[in-house]
Amino acid sequence: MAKKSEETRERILDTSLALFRERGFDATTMRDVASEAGVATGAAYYYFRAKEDLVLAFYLRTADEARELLPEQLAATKELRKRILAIVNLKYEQFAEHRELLTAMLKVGTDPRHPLSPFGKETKAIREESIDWFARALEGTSVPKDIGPYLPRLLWLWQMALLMYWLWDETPGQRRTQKLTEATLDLILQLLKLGSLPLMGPVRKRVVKVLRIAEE
Amino acid sequence: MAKKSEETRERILDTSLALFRERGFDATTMRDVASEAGVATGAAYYYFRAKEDLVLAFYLRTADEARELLPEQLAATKELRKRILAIVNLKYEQFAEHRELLTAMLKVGTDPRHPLSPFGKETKAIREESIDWFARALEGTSVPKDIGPYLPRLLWLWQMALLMYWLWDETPGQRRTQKLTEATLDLILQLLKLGSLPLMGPVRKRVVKVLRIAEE
DNA sequence: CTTTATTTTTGAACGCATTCAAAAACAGCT
DNA sequence: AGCTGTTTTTGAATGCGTTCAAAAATAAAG
Repeated sequence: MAKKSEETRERILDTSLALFRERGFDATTMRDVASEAGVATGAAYYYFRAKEDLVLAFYLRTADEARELLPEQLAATKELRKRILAIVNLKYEQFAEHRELLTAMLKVGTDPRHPLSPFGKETKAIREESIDWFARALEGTSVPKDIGPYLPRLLWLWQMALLMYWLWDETPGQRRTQKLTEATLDLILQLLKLGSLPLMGPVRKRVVKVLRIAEE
Repeated sequence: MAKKSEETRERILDTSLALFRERGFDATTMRDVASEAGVATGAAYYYFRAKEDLVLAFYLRTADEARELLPEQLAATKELRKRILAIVNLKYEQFAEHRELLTAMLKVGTDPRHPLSPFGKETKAIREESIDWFARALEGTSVPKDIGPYLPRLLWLWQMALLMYWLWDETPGQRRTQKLTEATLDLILQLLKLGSLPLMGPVRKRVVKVLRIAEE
């Protein structure tokens, strides 16, 4: 196991992440990465199709970490609010040292043609996994049946929006994002409760209509 | 008036937009633009700080056009739904021939450091103007007092999200986005109506709390 | 009309992501 | 060991956005 090839790949990735953290994503050149990793420039491109591929690799690593940490956290409480916050907060922590990488990701993310977009085909597996964490957080919670199936994906979208806000947030420790996260979450939870009231029937209908249309 | 300098600037911009439309934004090089406009490469950079500056210039032109067209459209009806649709649909039309430019804009838009971000400082004037169209559309409509002041900005945000969706939408004529636009708008309008009910007090409180936090 | 300052234009040069053809290392097979 | 195909590595070359120092055109002042 652990072929030499695989080791080289890891070395390049590790080196790049270290440099990104130290000097920033834009300020780090692929030449830097390669030479610091002790290979020729071309080698970096043998293992990673492009500079942004390194970002994707980083993103995949955060997913690994989530797979390790989240099950425990979700098991620790049945309270939906806490569970969801655990998921979102983990993302914040993971990106805290790599804000610029998130920029790069979102940049790519807006481009429908770019293979590495978090909304694109190539990242489908990891996206579905991320969405699935919200599904697990919801386990045991009763939600209106008609919107239930859409809820995990909606929460994922909500998380993306928050990440974008987080990126712009210059308050120390991104306090403001923290507040916004909790406030919007409280709102969501309240709406879920209210959504079960009979009065809300017509609203739910409209919501479901929107969701049907947007469904991929 | 109409100094030669200004003419050159216009010529470069026109040329670039023509090329962008024909060959696409990425496929068009600054050298292409310059030579097609009959100037040296450097000249393009004398008038536009960067390739994306051309996109900003295009965006400013759409704002000019809006200033010409929208007053009439808004005056034509008092119906809020129609007014808002007029604003949003105009944007779709304006970008229809330049989908890739929108990509470039949104790309830049996610980067807090980039001067040309539609959320950034440099574009504040035009952003506020865009927001103001929604404010005008709302004139004469009664909305809950506490969220009223936030509503134009919220609608602008809603429009940005729709534009992003529009960008990804491959259905002919972006039909799906059209449907989504109307369905979400109907939902918004219904929520506004319901929001005035006393029962909704607590919800409105929460919404306002969110808005206060997010306020720039 | 000179002289001097300012704006505009030029095209070569720079830095960086990315590509590519060729070499080197490796693996499997006889 | 020798042969053949595959994987990995190399570093020079390519293309493009952008910068820059110097020239040219223009405007202002005397």
